[in-house]
Amino acid sequence: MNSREIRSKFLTFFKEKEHKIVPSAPLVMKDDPTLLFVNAGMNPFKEFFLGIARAEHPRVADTQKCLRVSGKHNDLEEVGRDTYHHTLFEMLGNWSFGDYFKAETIAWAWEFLTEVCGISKDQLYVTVFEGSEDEDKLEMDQEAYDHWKKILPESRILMGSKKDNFWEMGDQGPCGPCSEIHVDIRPEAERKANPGAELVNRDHPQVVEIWNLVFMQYNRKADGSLEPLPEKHIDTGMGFERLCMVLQGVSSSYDSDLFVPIIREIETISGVSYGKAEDTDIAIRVIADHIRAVSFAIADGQLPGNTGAGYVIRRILRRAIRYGFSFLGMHSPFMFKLVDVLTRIMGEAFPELKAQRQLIVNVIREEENSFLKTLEQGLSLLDQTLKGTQGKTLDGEKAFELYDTFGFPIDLTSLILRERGYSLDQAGFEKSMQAQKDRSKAASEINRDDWVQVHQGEGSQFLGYDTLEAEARLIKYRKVESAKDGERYQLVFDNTPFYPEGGGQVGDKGYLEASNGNVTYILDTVKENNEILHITKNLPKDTKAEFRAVVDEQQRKRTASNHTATHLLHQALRKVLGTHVEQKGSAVHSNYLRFDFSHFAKLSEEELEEVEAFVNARIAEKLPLEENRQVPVKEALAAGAMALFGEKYGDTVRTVRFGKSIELCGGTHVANTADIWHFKITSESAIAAGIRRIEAISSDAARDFYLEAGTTLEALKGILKGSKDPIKAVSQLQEENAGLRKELEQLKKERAGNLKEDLRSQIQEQAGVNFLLKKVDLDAAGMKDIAFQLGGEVDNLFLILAADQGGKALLTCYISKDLAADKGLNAGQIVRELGKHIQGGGGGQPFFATAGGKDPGGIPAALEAAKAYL
RNA sequence: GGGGAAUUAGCUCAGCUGGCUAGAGCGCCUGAUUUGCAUUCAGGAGGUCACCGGUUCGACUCCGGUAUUCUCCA
Repeated sequence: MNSREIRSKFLTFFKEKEHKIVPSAPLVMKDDPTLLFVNAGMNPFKEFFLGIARAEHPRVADTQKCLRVSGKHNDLEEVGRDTYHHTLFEMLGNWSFGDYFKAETIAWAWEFLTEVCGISKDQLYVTVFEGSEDEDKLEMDQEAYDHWKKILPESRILMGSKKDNFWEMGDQGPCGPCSEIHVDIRPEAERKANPGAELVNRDHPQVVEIWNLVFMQYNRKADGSLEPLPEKHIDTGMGFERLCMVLQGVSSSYDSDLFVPIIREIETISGVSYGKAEDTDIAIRVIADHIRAVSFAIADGQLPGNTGAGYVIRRILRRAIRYGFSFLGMHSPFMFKLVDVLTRIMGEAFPELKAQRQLIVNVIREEENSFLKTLEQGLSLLDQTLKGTQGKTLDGEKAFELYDTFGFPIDLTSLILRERGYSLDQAGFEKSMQAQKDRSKAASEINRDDWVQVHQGEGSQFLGYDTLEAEARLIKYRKVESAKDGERYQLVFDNTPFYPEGGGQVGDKGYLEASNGNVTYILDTVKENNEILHITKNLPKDTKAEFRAVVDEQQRKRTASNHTATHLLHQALRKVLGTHVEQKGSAVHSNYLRFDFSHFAKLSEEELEEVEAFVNARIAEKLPLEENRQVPVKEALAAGAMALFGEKYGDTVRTVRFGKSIELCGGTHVANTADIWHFKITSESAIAAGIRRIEAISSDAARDFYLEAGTTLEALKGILKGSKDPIKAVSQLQEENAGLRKELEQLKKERAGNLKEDLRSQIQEQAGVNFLLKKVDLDAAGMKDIAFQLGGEVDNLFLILAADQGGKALLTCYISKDLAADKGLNAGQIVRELGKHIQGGGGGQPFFATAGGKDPGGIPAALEAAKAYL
């Protein structure tokens, strides 16, 4: 069975059991600050399990793309070393939100594996939670055990510990026991000799867990205690890559049809065959795995970058390049060539790959180029460092510096060292690394106190589309502490007009007014798990009071204006440049907006003007806001709304329309485009291959921009004596200035030449020394110039020049090098001595030195004293 | 968010602990040579040493700030 069939059989199977089949949510979690990427099938449904939202359909099944780069079982550095770990994987899952429970889940899982997939029953083992003796005092999961007992012999039902068989999402929230299904795919002879039961959960590469069935039945409270959930849920996850491995009769997921075509392509490109040597095999697996992760991330809008999620993607890509570089001899970009074969394998199940193919290729190629450049630079730095190294061990700190500052991978460093007969001070490196980690940790440490419940009730009804003021009661609050901000409070209200940061738009600021008149300022508003958190510096004195929550109107107005302008900009770009333009990110602040989009070239002056004019024309049309807050995604798309990545199943969405611009958007907007007043692009730049960025301003900021420009122009005209064409006037001035400057330079040269001749004629000779002690009218640079010129023309020269420049005394001493050496003279020393007469000091080299002082009156004395050196 | 680093000629970079009147290679211009294929030689133009401020007799060099870029950690 090929992978495509397996995936579709799973979905069809659950469709027949009345499940709603939904598409995979995007890899990048837009609304969850606690997660960079979806790392488990249940992430997109978290709010249903937490009870914050209600699922539209109680039974759902899907395949969810997941990305794991860290965690107890999956360290990025380990992927590829073995034959079964992956960064990106698909999780097949079926879900029940308060609907069916253990009986159906167990029966269906068994039916699917044995009957649909045809896995032999005696290769399967299951585990059941054994209970716990700790403070939770949990009983064994007898219910699950009984269901399993009906379908397989008790000898194949194993007891699992709390660590393996009790699943928790975090410190708090829904949790429960789980049952895992393991499959033993060792050859029959081995299976007979050594029963698989003993190998379950022992990290054996061929006795593996393929399906985890989680029975959510408890809620872990803040104090650590457990209470039964009113509604029980099912959360299952089956590793798709492992399932393919099992059903295709191979012993590694890398040998399944999900990976083989990619590996073949790598062989073709590199000329290295898979299966020949351990080193190259690891490299090939790393590359095959990582190209998937990187491509999917880019398809979902996550570009490589140097912070957060973008940095994770960059690291994954660079790790693959590194392996290619070191073990397959790939010294020029190659990863981007794999995107085509990946799209062929998975493009059907994940159409975003097909849609974004060109962008993925461009971005990866560009990243490869820039990293190869970093490597080249690092190689020469390493060479240099080694030249300065005594002995045969490279200092750990130096290696860390190469890594930390110049991005040169440590494993490459140690590889090269080994080749050249050096060794690496690993301990020193680790120490520096730890210090760096500690620094970062200390800077970003956040302490969150427990939530304090104030009033009962549902939280976070958002009223901000309609009003900027509302009566609000505090539901709960907590204290958070960070090194950066110090103490802050997070407040959740029953109602709020405050818009939480999201969709690129910044959170609202404003204040709370208690009934007794006390005011508390709200510094920012954010969203977490669909709850709206208001951030304050202080807690209101009376938390139980009735509050009036008031949003800062001016800030909100400006932000709304920028947000609407962003939509119009998006529309304008598609109109002017073409429909390949897609939003890749946006930031809507109160004083400016930023919009990133896919486009292959720099925008010309004309295009920018056209875009600006288009937006301003929509503003002039006075288009009213037409919003619809409850539209099913499908309908919205059918109406032509621009779908961005980040939407997931189950949402009814809000559409925002101004004339022909329709977008899915949760942000706040102006009531009419006329409120924007004016739109002005301030910059256009590249941020990655195939991605451009436009920054712009609108409303008050645009007005200020023009006011300031006007003021500057008026001032300029004033200076230019009311010239009608200041541009011409200034360029004329510039030309004139350049001409004058040249002329002046010429004159200076002449004068210096004359002065030089004059001085030269005054040089006296005494005992073979040509000397001159003279006060001149030159600045320090001029004296230096003359001194060097004379020095070049006159042998055995001893020259001291003095000058009085604006009340400061300057001395310059030049002694021909031969003379200085013969007579043991030192200009630096002389000048220091003479400096005393002008109340100053100085120094320099033996043949040339300068001094400066406060007393020009001492110049004659200094010159007199200089005679002593002759 | 926190650290480290870089910014010098059109390009790639050197310039050690402050003082050698800012250099190299490539490219460009001029001339000669050659015109058997990345020729050779001679000469030349081109730099507010990112920007602002400070220390100093003197700053490309030291200190502080700003901007941009790179990089690591979270």
